[in-house]
Amino acid sequence: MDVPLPHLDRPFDYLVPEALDADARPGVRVKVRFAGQLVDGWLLERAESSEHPKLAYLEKVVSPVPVLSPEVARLARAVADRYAGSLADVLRLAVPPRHARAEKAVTAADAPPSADADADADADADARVGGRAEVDPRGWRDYPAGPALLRALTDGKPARAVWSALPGEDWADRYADAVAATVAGGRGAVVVVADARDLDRLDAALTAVLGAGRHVRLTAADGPARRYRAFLTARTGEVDVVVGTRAAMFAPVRRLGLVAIWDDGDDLHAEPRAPYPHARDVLLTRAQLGDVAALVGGYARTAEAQLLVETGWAREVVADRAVVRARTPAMAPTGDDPQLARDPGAASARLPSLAWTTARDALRADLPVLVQVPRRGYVPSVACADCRAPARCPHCAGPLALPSAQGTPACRWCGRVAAAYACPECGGRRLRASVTGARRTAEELGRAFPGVPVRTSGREEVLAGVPGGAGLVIATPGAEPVAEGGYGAVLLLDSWALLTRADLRAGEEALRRWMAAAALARPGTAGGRVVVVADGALAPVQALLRWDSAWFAARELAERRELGFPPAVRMASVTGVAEAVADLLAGARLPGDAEVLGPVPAEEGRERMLVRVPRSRAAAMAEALHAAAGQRSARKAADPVRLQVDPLTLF
DNA sequence: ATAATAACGAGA
DNA sequence: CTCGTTATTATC
Repeated sequence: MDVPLPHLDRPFDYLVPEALDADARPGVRVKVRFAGQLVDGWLLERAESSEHPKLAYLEKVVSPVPVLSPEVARLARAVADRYAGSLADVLRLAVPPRHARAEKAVTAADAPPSADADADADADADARVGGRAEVDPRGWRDYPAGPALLRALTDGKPARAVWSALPGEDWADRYADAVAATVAGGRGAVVVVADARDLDRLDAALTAVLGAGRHVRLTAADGPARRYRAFLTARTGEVDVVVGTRAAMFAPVRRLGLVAIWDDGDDLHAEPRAPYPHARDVLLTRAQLGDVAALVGGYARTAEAQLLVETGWAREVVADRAVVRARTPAMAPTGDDPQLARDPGAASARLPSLAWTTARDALRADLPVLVQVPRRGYVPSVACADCRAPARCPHCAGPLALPSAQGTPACRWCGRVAAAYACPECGGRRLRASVTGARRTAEELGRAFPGVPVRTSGREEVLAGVPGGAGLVIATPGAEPVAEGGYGAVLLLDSWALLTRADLRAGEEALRRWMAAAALARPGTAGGRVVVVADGALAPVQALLRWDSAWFAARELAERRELGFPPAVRMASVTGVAEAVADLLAGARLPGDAEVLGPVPAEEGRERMLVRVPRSRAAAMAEALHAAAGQRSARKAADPVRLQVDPLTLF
């Protein structure tokens, strides 16, 4: 039933009229009369009989195409359960809106979809056992576990890997290899990347490896018609490799053998519509449900990926230290002027001298220079004025913030006022607010090197690549173009703004962005250098210098265990007007060991409460919250409440 | 939204 | 106790 009300989140039985019998197959969209009105729905399954005494008839089959595959239906239910959401909400994300013209074009070209398409697929898979061509592992040879991973993919084994890419790695080529290995074993694949630029790169790599027409790209950015067309191409089994942005995470693929995600730390992987599923979790759920291999890769490793490794759910695929050292550009923090490094507002007119000389040398050697400048619009926070450690609530470890310039700091989670704050790191008692990041640095840089061409790549215009000669490239994180032959120098500026964001993931995010930029530099042996304008003693900086994000992720995960943050625990946020939030929580039969934190103010008159449980209680918490939301919607409670499980930002 | 159903209270 | 009215709840 395509209604978002949580208390109606269950199947309903209908009679199938004779005239619709042929079209009424599982997976088709239907219209039914429900509570007096016509509503959209999904035909989940056909049955001989029903418990229900008086059934109504199916009103209409919207289209005979069974767009919802059994595998995706099962997945959608699991995702709804995990995120305390409704099946209808997930299906809205999983199946793109119907586009009649696109449907006509695809089904006219094809044979009409057979009722047993999904059964056929299984038969096919059996027929292919034996006679598998081995795929050349190419660049995967740089990772000791790489060739075995590809072999497992070809053999149809549900291998699960967390991959840490080497600097300079052509990740798109490696993903294409993994897909090719899967295809060689007669299985299909779904690969999700964060944005259009990554997708273009992967698309090209796949075309090179598989040839044209073996895969399809699925992304909302291509428009409703192309998106639906691509979806149908996959659903009919015409192709069995789908690559795309998070819109593709639910793509129906016949004989699915591999799910993969690149750069799972990018926040674009988090779906902004209810129930707010994360592409990594959807894909991993899919792997879990279907005996499907999973590949989670990036230059940097997330705490979530680290958890997969530490629990033994996945194996890590990493290069030996010697290979890492040989591939890594020469890296240095600039400690030569700590005042400049710490205070970008004051430093915007000049560069720390090491950064300047490094850029100059690269330009003299006729090599391009990349300068990474953070985007504006971070959340201001409070840190110790002496040692710059972010200030956390002594009670619940939430972030402290200053309500006004002269006010007393208060916790943004539990609301407690931290009147006598003392820094746990250095004992300092003074606090300072973070300063704004300086975008002007970019423009002023151009003036520092007259006569050198300057290109910018950012939100407005993202460059895919730049030529190899001397030139300055100013880019915001995520928009760094690839340079032909690699950059001679990469400067990572304004790290202070990145590291002091009021965010649980500040350190992880800073490292992720630095590594993505540093990965574009030439190896140190070929003259590549990276300068990070930050204190070399900080953990994320250390991790960058050693190119060891596994170490940092392990540390990060340990810290989150200690503080009780995801992914070490599961959290849910409940947001709405105060009475509504209280009402929902009062009605929720939460597990006994659930902690309820808050309330803290949220946007415009609403407040937010957090519920925290051990991971073993995650399902019970989601169920309880969903049921409580159901009770509220059943009695038509007026004020809406937003439920989010493991929200990306906790404050 | 709307219809069934349970709950309630007044009048016989 | 019944009938009529009003909250409650399920909606195939």
